[in-house]
Amino acid sequence: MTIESTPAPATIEEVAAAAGVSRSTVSRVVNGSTSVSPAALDAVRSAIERLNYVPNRAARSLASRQTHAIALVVPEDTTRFFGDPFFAAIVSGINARISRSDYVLNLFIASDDAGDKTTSYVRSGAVDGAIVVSHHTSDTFIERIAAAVPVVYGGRPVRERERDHYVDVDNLAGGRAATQYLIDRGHRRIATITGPRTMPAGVDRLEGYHEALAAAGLPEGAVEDGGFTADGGAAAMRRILAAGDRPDAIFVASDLMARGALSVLAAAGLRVPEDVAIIGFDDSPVATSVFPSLTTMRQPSFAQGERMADMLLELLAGRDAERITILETELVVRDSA
Amino acid sequence: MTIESTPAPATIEEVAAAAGVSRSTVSRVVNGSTSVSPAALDAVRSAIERLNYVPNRAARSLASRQTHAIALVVPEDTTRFFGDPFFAAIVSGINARISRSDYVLNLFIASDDAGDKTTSYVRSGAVDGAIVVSHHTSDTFIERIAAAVPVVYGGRPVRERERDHYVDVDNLAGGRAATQYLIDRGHRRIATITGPRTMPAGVDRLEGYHEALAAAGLPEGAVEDGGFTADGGAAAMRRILAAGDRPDAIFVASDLMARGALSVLAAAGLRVPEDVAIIGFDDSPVATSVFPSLTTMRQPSFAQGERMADMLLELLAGRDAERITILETELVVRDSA
DNA sequence: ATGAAAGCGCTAACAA
DNA sequence: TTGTTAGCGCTTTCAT
Repeated sequence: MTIESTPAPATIEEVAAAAGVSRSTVSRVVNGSTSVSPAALDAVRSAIERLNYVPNRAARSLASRQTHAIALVVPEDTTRFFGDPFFAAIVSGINARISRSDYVLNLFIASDDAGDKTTSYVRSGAVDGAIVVSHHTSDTFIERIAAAVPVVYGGRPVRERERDHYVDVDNLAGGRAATQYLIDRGHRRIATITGPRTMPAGVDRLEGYHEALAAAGLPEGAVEDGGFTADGGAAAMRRILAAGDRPDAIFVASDLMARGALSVLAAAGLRVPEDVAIIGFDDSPVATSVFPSLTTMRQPSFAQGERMADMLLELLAGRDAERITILETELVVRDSA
Repeated sequence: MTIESTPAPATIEEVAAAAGVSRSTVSRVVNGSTSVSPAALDAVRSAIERLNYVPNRAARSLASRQTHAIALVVPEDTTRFFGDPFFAAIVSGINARISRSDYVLNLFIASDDAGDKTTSYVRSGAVDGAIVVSHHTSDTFIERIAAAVPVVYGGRPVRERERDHYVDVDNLAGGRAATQYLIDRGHRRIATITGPRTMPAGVDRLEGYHEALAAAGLPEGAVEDGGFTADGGAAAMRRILAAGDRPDAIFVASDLMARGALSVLAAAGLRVPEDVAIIGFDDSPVATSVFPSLTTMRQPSFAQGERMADMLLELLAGRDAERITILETELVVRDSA
């Protein structure tokens, strides 16, 4: 069979006729204008009910130049998107906030199409604004999106401009605190497994590591990029072990990478934390699902998502919005360090 | 600051003027009509390039009564959506297929808003069709969606109708094969942890379990609902142990539930597979991330997603589409049974 | 191969 | 408070 034919949906014209009023009055009722008489209000409402009327979105947005839709742009592939609990948390936060509004969310897992479809979608006026969740130096299409609609970034933008809005976690302080904790526990040969240097979160956490070490007058340890994935973390761990001169502690810039590192350590017969102490970053569900459970820096990803949505909603309402929000991290001590 | 003002995007009218042709000709070029002279084609193309023109989606869809958008409806909460690798696989498949088309995907994690926003979005003509990924007896809003646009279901619909299109896995045969494997290995007291009975996948796998047992002349074992979550699986496992009369094998209808069951078994000091053999369902990444690794029924979720998207695209193209596709499962033997 | 003209269903001044 | 009147930017007959 082919497409089933459903009766054409009622139009505003039909509702107006049924209610014995003009299109404008129906429009007013639909859009919640106050200047409608109780009688008209009733008539229109019942006509809407009776005809099962739903305003046509295209027509509405063509006339009003608003779509009441927001693009959620994730410049990652689906594997990373679904594989990293960080996205689950932040998207849940965004979704929770948007659900309470009358906006809808259009998700773009955008690395798959190199961003082109996403860009023209946004530029075609299909959304009123965009939230960009994770982005890399190479994601230049983001700039064309930002030129078309208001954007709120998750994390400090790659090339920050004066008017960028974003919600970030204090990655610098987080990296510093994590490293400091290891120092305080008496460790002296401290390595780090970093996120990609093309991402601000990767850069900032590494910078925090450097600062803590410098402040304590300690030498820099091995620095390996784990790409924010479990496999990358495992590979980085292997490189560190292969280099000899084993560290006695490692600051791993995400829990997922820490999981990878942990498995390599276990395979190498090294005990955590006795031989090598590990501290992660995120406090995502993986932190408690590995053995030993991870000491880690908690970051409030759900709240970050909510705040991002909040910020964009403010912007779209034409209200002044705080341009930057920085959320704090918090040390969570468990068994790995 | 408030919304930044970007120059109003170029309209078809402006492109037409710049190219020295009529709106119609520009429209023809944009929509790939053949009846355009090479000269006009060139002029229009360069004007489009020059003016950075992107057609307005609302206007286009209002005039053409097509949106080139597809709703992906997931009647689950975000926790389950991100927590179950099954969704990762099926959504990846859908996304992969849609990416290759000129449609875009609008994701609705719909249990959060009770489906009302989703329903009116769909009924407002915002999408041409919908893919419904996981649905329960209680999700009645799906029917209103199906009344408005063509729908392809993932899994047999709750209330199947003559004209429903869907892509399912052969859950009946899968449940049967899993149970049969346990029987073949010499197990005689076989319990099962099921998915929700409100979901066809839950019902069908249980039915397969019953059939295999009956065919072998074996009595039915404990049957507990694990709700397709890890926690639910753990709770179900606890109930089975608490009931006494320990089974020697369990067919667990999803890998995630098996993970929960495994942790309870470990805590109870029971060895897998020596004391209790476990077979899962899915062959998702969790199957190899637990100890012992899971013997399980592999289901081709990515392919299922691709096929669903394919089917809907066929329908939207007005072509005849196969109404039902059933994909086979496959036994994967590892360490847990 | 091309253009003119008529809408698609709605919102938003403006008048009344 | 209500209705009238113009569009919003595009597609799509229908002529030519």
